[in-house]
Amino acid sequence: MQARRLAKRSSLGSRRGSAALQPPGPAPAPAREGALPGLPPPAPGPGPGPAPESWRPPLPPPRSAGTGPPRAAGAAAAASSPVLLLLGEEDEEEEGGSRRRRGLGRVQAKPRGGAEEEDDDEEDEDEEVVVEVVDGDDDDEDGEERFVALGPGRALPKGPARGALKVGSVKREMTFTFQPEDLKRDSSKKMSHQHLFPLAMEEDVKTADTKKANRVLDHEKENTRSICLLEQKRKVVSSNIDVPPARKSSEELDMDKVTAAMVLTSLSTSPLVRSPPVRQNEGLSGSWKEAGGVPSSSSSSGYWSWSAPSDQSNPSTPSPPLSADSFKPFRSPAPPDDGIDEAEASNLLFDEPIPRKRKNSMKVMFKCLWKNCGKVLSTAAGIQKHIRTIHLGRVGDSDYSDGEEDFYYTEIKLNTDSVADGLSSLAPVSPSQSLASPPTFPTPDSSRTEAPCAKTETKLMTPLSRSAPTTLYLVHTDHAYQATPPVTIPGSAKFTPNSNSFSISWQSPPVTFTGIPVSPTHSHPVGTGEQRQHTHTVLSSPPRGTVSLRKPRGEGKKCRKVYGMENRDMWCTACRWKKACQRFTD
DNA sequence: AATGCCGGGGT
DNA sequence: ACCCCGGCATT
Repeated sequence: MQARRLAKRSSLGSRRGSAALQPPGPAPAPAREGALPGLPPPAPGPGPGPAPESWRPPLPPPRSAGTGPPRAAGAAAAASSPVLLLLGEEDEEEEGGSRRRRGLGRVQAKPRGGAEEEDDDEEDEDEEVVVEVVDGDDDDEDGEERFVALGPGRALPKGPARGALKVGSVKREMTFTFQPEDLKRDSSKKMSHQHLFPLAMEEDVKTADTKKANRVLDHEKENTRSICLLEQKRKVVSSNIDVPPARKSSEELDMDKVTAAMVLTSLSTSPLVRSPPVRQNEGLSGSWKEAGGVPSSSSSSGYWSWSAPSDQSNPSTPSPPLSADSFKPFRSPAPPDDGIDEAEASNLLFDEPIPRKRKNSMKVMFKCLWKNCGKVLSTAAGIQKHIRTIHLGRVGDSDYSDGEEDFYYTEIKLNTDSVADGLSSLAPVSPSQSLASPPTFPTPDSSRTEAPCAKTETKLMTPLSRSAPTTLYLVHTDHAYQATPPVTIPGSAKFTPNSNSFSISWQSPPVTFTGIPVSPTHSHPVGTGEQRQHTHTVLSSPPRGTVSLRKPRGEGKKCRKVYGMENRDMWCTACRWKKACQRFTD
């Protein structure tokens, strides 16, 4: 084919000048290289290493692409919850991740074969990674330090605090610094509540909601404060591997494993990989803030504090009064259990980039609000499962969920600057990055009730999810016009003002005719705004004549410019075909 | 005029 | 699906 084209072209010699000299024979490739002494060799073929390597380590952008919230309360969790456990390695992140994800679908399925990975073993021991969050102000330092100490070697290189959650399998009591008085206080508080709940329940189902609301309000301040403290001081006072075997159904076990796996996956995958999508998120960071506040909603009552494990397993405790009906409206968008799982799964599958949100240094955890149960899990699914099985006593039909669980847990955000900081030092910060960072402390409005929160999120979600980078890289590679190997663009770096865009720069824009608001990313300062607006338009009114929406001619260099007519061979296919350039998109 | 790209046509 | 090109819009 090459030959053919060449031949053809050579026949046009007059027009193309030198080309005519090329014998229509084979081996155009070598010839082409020779032709471009000045230009960087367009690494032919799907380049050996470069592809994977180039985009991976490059930008562990610290920044926060706060996509987090975008995902509904539930799903966001999985993706964002950075948290715990870290895998020793990231190698198989891709594969392992997908595997696990798949696993998610069939939670019931038997836990994977014995020696799959290292973390399996660990999970066996600490199936449930629990973090007890205590509302203590003064002890943070101490607590934190210990915390770190816990995760021997396995702790995240940076972000010791949060990362270290992976604490060994050891079961830990809250040996932290907080004073005994605190404990007493807490426990007494708890006791009172304990009595309070049943009573309330008996009172009247109808007033139940109101009651709950009130309670929520009552503790909101307190809770908010706590959260703030948590965020600002990064206070995870203690971690606790809580493994009361008795109360664990095998299902739950599996679930937790899966959950953990998911978290791990997202954790290990997120930071390094594919920066392009991240940036996209950043572009949306504006909305992030809004959404960001959401998850930390704290309808919780201040039942932080540790709890006697034995308590948790007591299904007999009446659930806080709430008729399923009352809140169903809120969660309309998501079908109960499966829905959430799906969401999570899809989140991982398609919104891969999102996990990177954690870079914004906020970690989302899910805290069980059940009285006396301060359980904190890293994923919504996990917490739901927990609530469902432990508190709602729905062991048998664990798959079924009327969404009630949603009301019994809340999201809390933990600040993970430490991680971010570490990362930030690694990569130069671009303006867009800095933009993303502010949302980091949306503290003030961080307290909301779940319901509104859910609504908000759905609203936000839709557009976001639509614009989600989802298929980005896929598109990139799949695109019909994109014939040239990714590597080609060493040149692109040359063209980008910002050195930190590396070869990636051209990659992200896969831009996609789909009308995705891509690439604030690029360093190509030009045109981006323009383009984005354009795309937005598309979003707002997808069904359109399409005619007038001609792509606003890219500003960047195109193959033609870069390589010149003489080297048309080096053009991207699209360019050759007079289509929108796929290589130097802007 | 040069470019970038869409729409459409040929194979 | 791949390839090419007329022709329009933009620079």
